[in-house]
Amino acid sequence: MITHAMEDYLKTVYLLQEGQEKVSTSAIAQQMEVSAASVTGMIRKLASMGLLNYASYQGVELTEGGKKIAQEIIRHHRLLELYLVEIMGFTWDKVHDEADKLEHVISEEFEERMSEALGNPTTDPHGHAIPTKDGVLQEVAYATLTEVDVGSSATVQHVNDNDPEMLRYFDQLGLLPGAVVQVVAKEPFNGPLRLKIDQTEHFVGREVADNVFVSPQIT
Amino acid sequence: MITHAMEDYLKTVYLLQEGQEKVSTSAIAQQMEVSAASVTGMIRKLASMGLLNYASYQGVELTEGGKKIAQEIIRHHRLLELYLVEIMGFTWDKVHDEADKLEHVISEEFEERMSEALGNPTTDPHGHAIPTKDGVLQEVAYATLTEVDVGSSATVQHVNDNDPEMLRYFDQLGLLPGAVVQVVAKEPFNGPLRLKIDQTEHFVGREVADNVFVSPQIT
DNA sequence: TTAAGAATTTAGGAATGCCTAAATCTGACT
DNA sequence: AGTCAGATTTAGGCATTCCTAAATTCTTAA
Repeated sequence: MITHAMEDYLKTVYLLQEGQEKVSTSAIAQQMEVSAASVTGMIRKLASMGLLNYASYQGVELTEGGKKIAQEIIRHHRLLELYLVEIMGFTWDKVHDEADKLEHVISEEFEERMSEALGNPTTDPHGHAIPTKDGVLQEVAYATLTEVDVGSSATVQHVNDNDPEMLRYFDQLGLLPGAVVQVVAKEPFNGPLRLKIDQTEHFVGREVADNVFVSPQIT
Repeated sequence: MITHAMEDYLKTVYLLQEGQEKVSTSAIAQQMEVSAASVTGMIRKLASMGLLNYASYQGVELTEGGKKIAQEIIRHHRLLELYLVEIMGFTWDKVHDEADKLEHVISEEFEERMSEALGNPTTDPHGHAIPTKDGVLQEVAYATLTEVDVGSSATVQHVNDNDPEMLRYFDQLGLLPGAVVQVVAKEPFNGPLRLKIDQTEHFVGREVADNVFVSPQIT
């Protein structure tokens, strides 16, 4: 039987695994705000269920079965976020926490009806791809805004959705998926970035810029 | 901290308490499909939290605090049922189970947005009153269809929503909240009732009729 | 190459919420 | 009052999921 906690672990491993091969115990612990010891315990259980491969001290990798469950949960999460914004009128800073609770609880039918109501969408309000019902999710590893060269422009692809306050700030700046940003300057010593968004200039700290993922703007 | 299990107990006690003063351990156990021993354990915890009054062997009664929580959960449940039917297009036989899971998980904001989207409704798809946000729920104790005198007509007020199959049968018969039914005859030895619903006659077993609650039709 | 320091695992424990089996209480009938 | 059935509670256990503290393993840099 798969519990909510197990689903959360699988989801976290899946999202951390993007790009990398193996995921460490401590990375999971940090992400989930749980002790490393708890992670070890849960990982051994998931491994014994065949949902991930695991060798002591060498990190973790989802099996096909584990991936499938993780994708299902992520699909729930992202459809929920979009549904809450588009159909129920939530502001986008509030939907992450609500979706985190609901994602474990909704039925397949609920999932399908949401998807239909939204016209089978492919991205959530923060720009993340929504996995298809059975299919795979190929998330591209975009650069962060911090990594963009001074003088270049870039298109926002997605933003991290964990911090409601930061999301409200993004909204205020117009730093939304699809927006075009020019990096005018980067102040030294991890100083702020000078950005031009929609004709207006803003000074934005690195911590914020690290949470914005972009693709190079074709000029 | 109030857990989902506690919420379920409070809800059950509240619904069983209707009409009666005290609710017995075994009634709760039967309703929740849990052992009586488990009920005792949980009840003692809830009593120690001040959510219900309880004296050994003498049954249970919700305090004001306990009632408030129960009403909140019931409001969630019934709003969810209606939302699932009216806005998401679920059939009414499927909404009970879905609502049972979601009711513990949705936020206040979710509750409010559902209520608004539905125009602040007062009854759910099965005819049960929806408690108001802070206010009280005064559920009337209606008679069952079995108790209606032969020859009389009655209006369906609500139906029990626990059994999806029975709900599909109600639907097929047209035995929906608001429908007018005439009891043409009752066969002896707990035999079927002969009903006239919307011009058509049907023979319906007692078990079914016991789950339909009606008010006398004013002729 | 070895020893500090970081990462990880093991050990032991707590809370929740369920169970079965055994003990106890209540109420009704003689 | 005594007894018996049924209801209820107590006792002892199990699974889940988390924790802290201690032990172990790995990595890296002198």
